[in-house]
Amino acid sequence: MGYSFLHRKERIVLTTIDVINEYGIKGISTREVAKRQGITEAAVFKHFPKKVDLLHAVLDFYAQYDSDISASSLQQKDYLQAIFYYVVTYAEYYENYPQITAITQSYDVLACEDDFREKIKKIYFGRLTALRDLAAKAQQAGLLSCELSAAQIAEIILGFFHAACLTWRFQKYAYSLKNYVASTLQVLLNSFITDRREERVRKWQEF
Amino acid sequence: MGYSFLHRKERIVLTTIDVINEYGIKGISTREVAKRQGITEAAVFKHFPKKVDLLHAVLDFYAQYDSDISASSLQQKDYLQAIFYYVVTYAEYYENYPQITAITQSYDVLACEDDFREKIKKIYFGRLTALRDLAAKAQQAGLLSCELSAAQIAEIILGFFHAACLTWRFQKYAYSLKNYVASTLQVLLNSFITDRREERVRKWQEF
Amino acid sequence: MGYSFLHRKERIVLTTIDVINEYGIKGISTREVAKRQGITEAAVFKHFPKKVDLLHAVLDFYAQYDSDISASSLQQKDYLQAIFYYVVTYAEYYENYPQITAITQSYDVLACEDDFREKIKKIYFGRLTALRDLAAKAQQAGLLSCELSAAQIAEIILGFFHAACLTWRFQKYAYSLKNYVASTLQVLLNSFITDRREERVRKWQEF
Amino acid sequence: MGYSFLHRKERIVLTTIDVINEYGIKGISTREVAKRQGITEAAVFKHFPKKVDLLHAVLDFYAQYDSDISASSLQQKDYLQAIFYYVVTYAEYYENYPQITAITQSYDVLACEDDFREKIKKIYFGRLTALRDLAAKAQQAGLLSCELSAAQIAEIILGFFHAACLTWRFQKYAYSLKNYVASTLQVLLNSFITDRREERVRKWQEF
DNA sequence: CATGAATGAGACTTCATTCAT
DNA sequence: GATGAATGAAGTCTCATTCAT
Repeated sequence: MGYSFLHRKERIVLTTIDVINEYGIKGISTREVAKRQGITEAAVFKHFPKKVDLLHAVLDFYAQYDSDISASSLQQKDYLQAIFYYVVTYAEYYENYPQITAITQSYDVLACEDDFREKIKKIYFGRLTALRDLAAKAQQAGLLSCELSAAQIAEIILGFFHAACLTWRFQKYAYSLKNYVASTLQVLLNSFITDRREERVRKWQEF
Repeated sequence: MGYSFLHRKERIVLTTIDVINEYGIKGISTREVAKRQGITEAAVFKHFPKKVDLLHAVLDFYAQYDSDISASSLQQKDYLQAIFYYVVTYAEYYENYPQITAITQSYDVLACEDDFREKIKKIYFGRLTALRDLAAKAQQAGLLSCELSAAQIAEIILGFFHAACLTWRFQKYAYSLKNYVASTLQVLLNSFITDRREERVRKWQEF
Repeated sequence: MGYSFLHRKERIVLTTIDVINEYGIKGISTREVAKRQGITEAAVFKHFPKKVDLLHAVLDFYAQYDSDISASSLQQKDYLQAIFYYVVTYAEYYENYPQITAITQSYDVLACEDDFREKIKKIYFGRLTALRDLAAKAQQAGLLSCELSAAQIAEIILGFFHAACLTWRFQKYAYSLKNYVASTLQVLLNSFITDRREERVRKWQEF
Repeated sequence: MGYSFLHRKERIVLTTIDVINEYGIKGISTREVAKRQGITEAAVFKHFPKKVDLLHAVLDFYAQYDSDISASSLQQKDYLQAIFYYVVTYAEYYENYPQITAITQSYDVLACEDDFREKIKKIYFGRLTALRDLAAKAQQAGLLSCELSAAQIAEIILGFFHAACLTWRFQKYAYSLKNYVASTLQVLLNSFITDRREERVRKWQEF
């Protein structure tokens, strides 16, 4: 994991995520990051004058595709498919970069620090809202039952995804996160479908 | 929050949870705990010779009712009601002691440390398994659809609950966690019910 | 200069003054202070949680006798004698503790830091004002000419005293500061006397 | 304060003085100087291979007119006027370049460093000696009383001037340093005049 | 039980300086 | 002349922990 093909600044960010993954948020030290990069701490500080800046870069990196994924979702066949796409895209990304799920599990801990609270909340509620909007549109299109509010549906789905990531982490990435999330989500969404007859004919498109 | 009616040792544990709630796991310091208790750091070490011991006490405290709640669930009217009872009991407990939800959000961070990994996993998988067992029995009783495995149902429900806690935290406990979780869970479980006709007649019992 | 008869906290202050005297304000480091005291830096920080606190303690120590000296001056035979007493008392004190003159020469440098600006100005203007008040009273009593304002007289006297200290420092305390200041001040004050005839009969009292 | 009309090397010196004025001697850092000049730290080192060199340049700049002013003084009408001219010339210069008074207040701090001690002492005693020589000649010419030695007179005058600068700095240059120094000095010198009758007829020439 | 004084390790950060380009 | 990337030393400060009293 030298990430040697990248620029130092980006390499430092990735290394930091590795450290978070291994030692947790409280385990990040400029010393450790520097050591893993084979440079001095002072060199790290040339790129990120304060440790806080480094953490912000990590969070920006973490959320860098959020709006893209949100936008792409809308180009799916229908809003049900969009929800599916939205979640499974993250699952696929995380499967290829398991370390980053450490961030997903650290929202609250990060939010304890003034410096990150707003950014974390923005990411969390941003994703929740994106899902909620998709759910709301699916409801308007008569695809999803209205017994649960769109916000509740979003929270159930995102909550499940986070739990799935945590279980996956605890089990050392021993199976395919994407497959697990995709297959669970299909049935879950089917349970929320308005007309149970549609359920039987629906074709879930992998991508 | 002086917790003055308790013994020092227990007070220290509660104070530590307060600190975790405010500053996060990495914010716990013997100094801060001592300061809040109005004693010296050295005094804290009389009760907990190592910081690790204190953290273990916090985790034991956090999970102290787990088996009781699990047991009580089985005394509910049916297994569907048992699942409902299981989750809402935690919601009610947390609503009365919001700080403790900080622990719920720190599983992964805690699990990064060798000292706590096993205990954390035991708590997490313990709760997941308890829920899964209830779900399995509900399926065997024909109350829950078998489209999702019991483990998946458990993960969806626990995931939702954790997400609900996180949102609640971010929104500064502005509403009733218990009510929100209870009402969402009713509809969610209804969606998983085998026979839709039963859904209409089911009476959810608050407690 | 172990100052071993004093309490640690006070010893640290005195050691800090020694360091300022040798290396200048910018040369004070907690490391150096700790080393000279034969303790660890952490121990220094137990007594002074921030370096700034240590510096404040140094300034408080520096100015600790200011109001006493000011008060004692007023008990002299007359206001001319009071001015004389005021300045020579400092000269005597400094002669016995030459290191402390390093502070006198660092007003401006210290005042560059937000943390000390107000305290430094208070000390400087406090002494200037004390002298001015004495001069004003001497003028009212007809002892000093009014050609110069009391403020100007104060600035001339204090300026001379500071310059005398600086010269004395540069010359490695090779002579008696007190004697030099006292004898110069006598003639200087005589020059400001209203009636030149009085000059010849005035008896300056050493103390 | 871009000083853009000057050569880089000189600009760096002036910028350094600005920094000293704002942050004090210990606040000078190659980083800060470079930043203010809009160049990199490395670029500063092209001009001044060591920080010490930069400081020497600052001191040379500070004292650059010393011999000129000393020489010009001798061309005044008489030695009393020469003393007056000597001091007021500095006052005028400083009034037009207030930042430079920061150096005047940092003699002792600078002298703590081996690298500058000799240069600082040379400047300080150079000015003191220049004044003393003028005073001695004024005494020889019967213009100044001999009650104070020439050296004492010099120290009183220079001390007053330094104090005047410090007060002026503390009061944010709110008034004319030159006027204040000039008017005070006139009366002060009058006090030292041999024959009080001359005092009344003396005409002080501003320039 | 509790305190006060101390410690060693390590955290973040700044600084002067170097060097290849 | 200038830059960008790096460095080693030092500085302030925090932390868990110890121990005599």
